[in-house]
Amino acid sequence: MGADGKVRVRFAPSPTGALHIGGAHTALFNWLWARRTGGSFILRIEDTDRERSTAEYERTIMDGMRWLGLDWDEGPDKGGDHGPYRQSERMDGYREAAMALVRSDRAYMDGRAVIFRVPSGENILLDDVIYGAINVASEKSSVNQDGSVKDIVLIKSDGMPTYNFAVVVDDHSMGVTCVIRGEDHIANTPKQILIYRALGWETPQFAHLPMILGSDKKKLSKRHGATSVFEYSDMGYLPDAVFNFLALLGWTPGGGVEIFGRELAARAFELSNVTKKPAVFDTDKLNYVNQEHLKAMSPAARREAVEPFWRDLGLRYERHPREYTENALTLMGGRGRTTRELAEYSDYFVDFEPVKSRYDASETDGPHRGTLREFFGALYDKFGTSGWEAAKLEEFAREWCGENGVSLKEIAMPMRLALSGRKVSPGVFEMAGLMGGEECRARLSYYQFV
RNA sequence: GGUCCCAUCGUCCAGCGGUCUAGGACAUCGCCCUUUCAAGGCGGCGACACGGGUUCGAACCCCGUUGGGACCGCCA
Repeated sequence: MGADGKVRVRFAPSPTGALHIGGAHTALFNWLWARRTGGSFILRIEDTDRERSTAEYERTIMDGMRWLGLDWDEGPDKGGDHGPYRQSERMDGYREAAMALVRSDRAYMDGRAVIFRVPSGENILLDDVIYGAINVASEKSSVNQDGSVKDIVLIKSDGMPTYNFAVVVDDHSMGVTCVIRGEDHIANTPKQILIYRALGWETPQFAHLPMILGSDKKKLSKRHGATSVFEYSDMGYLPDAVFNFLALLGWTPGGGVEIFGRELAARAFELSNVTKKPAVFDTDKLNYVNQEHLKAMSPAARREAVEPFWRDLGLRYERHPREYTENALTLMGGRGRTTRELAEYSDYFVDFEPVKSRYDASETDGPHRGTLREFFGALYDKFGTSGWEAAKLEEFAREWCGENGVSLKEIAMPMRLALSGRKVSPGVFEMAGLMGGEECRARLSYYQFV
């Protein structure tokens, strides 16, 4: 606990790449714990690698976090009582701590570098919130490939602190109470604990999160496709769905609940309930979660999510009243698992052009077209072009088919194709009702059905 | 090679010594619904890695084996 007893956690990415799935997962669990406990979530930028760190990546990471709805309480952009929040701006602290260690002979100078003496014969206990007790002999905490003890570099020759040193100094001075990070850091922790001890500082709690693996069970990387969370956005995944799916990797709110939002997660989250087993990133499940969120959205929110994809497809959705496109998407029901799919599958509601390029009505040449013309003729005789209602259209179609010995399917499928250019769509009378008699006539006459 | 971690259906989780002939979700297969496809409903297939202990009793505790993984940079 911090000075005031409040939990303080942090997400500390290095701005050497975009926010990827693994980082997002770590950030998410930190966020959950902070929100659950009413504590603070700190964003700290670990830019001590001057070669690879860029301001652009720093922005991208923050944008990624915002996209996921992970807001932070302290950070480089908004300040806080423990700033600055970029390691490159905290050099004095590292220098000071390093010199203290040199004075107490726990470290020594090597040129411009400062090196920590790794002690022997000490037991290091890492009492991890998730993994439990892990014991490591101090002389095994930092070794060369041949197993010999290797002293730990604190300050590099370029004057910058190393990761293992900077984390300790910052987590301590920022009052971090619990370090939540990926399991790949377990091996670093004993070294850090040694540094805490030498500095006479109390260690924070540690909670290591299971890794996220690709379908080949290897640590997730660019090889597995998407590297940035924005690629998921581009593919048509909703931020709420990615949040939900990521939260499910290593945790459940319990009670069999799998589809949930940030509020519920923040209320139910329990750090000690997080799984130890690495989790495979399963796209099928992500698709399902996304579909569920898509179904649960309000018509207006769904429309807004789909519009950019319609725009990408060159479809001029602005021509229609919002109510029309919203109703169209409502008719789409559970069709489409990503926003992108939903936009593609519903293109014909927006424009007739894609229909023309997909369907040529050649299979209705011959006697069947005569039947269709008779039906649509009767339909327009009865309804004209206004006041089209799905239920009435369907009732008429069923009656007409019964009287003329034609199966409904023989009418419905060509009609579906003429209106949508697809064999798959919502109910054809619902579509016709929404599009209206005028638009339907244009499409039907194009195929000479009317 | 060394250190450390992990081990329940293909995948994600539940199970935290008896209520487990192991539960849910995704995926998959079948049926129902039906103007198509989704959605929805119903059902099938499908796992405690193996071997020793401890215990009246083990998926749950201990040990070993096997199999995965992470780490061993003046990267973070």
